[in-house]
Amino acid sequence: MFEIIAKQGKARRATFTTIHGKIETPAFMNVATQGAIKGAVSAYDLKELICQVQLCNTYHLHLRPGDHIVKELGGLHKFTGFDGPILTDSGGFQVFSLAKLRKITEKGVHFSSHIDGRKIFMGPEESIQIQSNLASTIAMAFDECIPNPAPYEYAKLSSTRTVRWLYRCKDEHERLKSLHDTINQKQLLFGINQGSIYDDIRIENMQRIVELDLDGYAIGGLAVGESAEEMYRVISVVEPYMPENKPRYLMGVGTPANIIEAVSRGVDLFDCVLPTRNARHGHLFTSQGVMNLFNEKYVKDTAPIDPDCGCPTCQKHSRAYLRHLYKSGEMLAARLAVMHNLYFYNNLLKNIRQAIEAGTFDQFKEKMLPILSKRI
RNA sequence: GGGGGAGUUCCCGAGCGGCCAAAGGGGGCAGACUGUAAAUCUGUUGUCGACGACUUCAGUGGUUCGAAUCCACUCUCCCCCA
Repeated sequence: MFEIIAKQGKARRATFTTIHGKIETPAFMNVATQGAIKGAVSAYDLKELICQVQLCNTYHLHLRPGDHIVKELGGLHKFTGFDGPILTDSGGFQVFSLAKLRKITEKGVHFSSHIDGRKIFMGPEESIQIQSNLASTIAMAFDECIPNPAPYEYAKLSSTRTVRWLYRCKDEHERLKSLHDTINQKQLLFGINQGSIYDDIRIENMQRIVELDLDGYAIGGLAVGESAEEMYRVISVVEPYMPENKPRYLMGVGTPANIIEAVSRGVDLFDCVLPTRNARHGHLFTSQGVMNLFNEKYVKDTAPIDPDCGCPTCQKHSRAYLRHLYKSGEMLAARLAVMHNLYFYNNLLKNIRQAIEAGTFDQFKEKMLPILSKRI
């Protein structure tokens, strides 16, 4: 159930109810690919980081520990200790991001395991079966995410195949939900829009997938090499064709500015590795701009990362200490920084929600955009 | 007292007549990162009035068209025998 509470322009403030709890949107989904937030952050910590949703990956968990193991252990919630909503990505992104891709056919994709090189086959049915075993709250359709730039003809071929795969995903999803031993009989399924940067392909694709009346719709294949302006254009082009009363998810995006721009174009859900990966690499997001904690200028800086931040790290530690931890290769550096960045993202979305409710989102956007990308 | 070995740019360490401002690490400085094969990757690291010039390879003095590389002496360190 997706209830819109407030709107400002295209921006929507809603409550998305799942069997694992409500998601207040717009929301950021915290990426835990292998069932763990990288940087030694546990499910226990996520509460403090005002995290609402966790994202895990079908492909990775299928390889290790194996989705049957996770099923036997009671599903991802029990396994990871996170009791809020969990979205599983379908493995479609890995199809294009893994270098050892072997062959894409109508049936699915042949590729090599990045762990031991063994040959893997994954098609729509396999992906949905794995996600059913993982018992996530939301399953994603199995798609092909093509890189940019892509030739028009290939983008068209790929997106129409992804639609055919979506039909099979839906059939398999419904079949599995009806079985007695399925852990999550209320699992939701989202479809994914593709079509590269070609407006006509994007629109046609969206029209086709909306016909399936799924639980939510994602825009995929963006932030894969095209400019931010192209990405915003694609969102705007496709948005009018998305159902009003269903959650909209922009996959893999993005920077704080990207998120604000996308919210203003009608997107509700986001996920991105940027806050976690950048944190591990010393790149911190703050309400004054971005900073690289490796920089010499922080060597004696006693201020917290962000004086206006409510995260556990900022309550206790200085930039100078964090810099020292990075320089010394202490894993605490990553943990403290990841906690900060995730809190920053989750809190940014919270501020966005409040602004939409208050009807001040336009001012919020105008005020924040120039600050967020500034280097401090 | 006798014999042997070594001193290289911030550190370790290659080089052993020209292609050497000097390999490779480390450290330092900076940059990248967008559904995570990423606690990773990339650039840079003698000085300057910089597509060129200048000062460096313990010190001093030689040999040579040309030396971090060869010779002499000096200094310092290490090992072995007394």
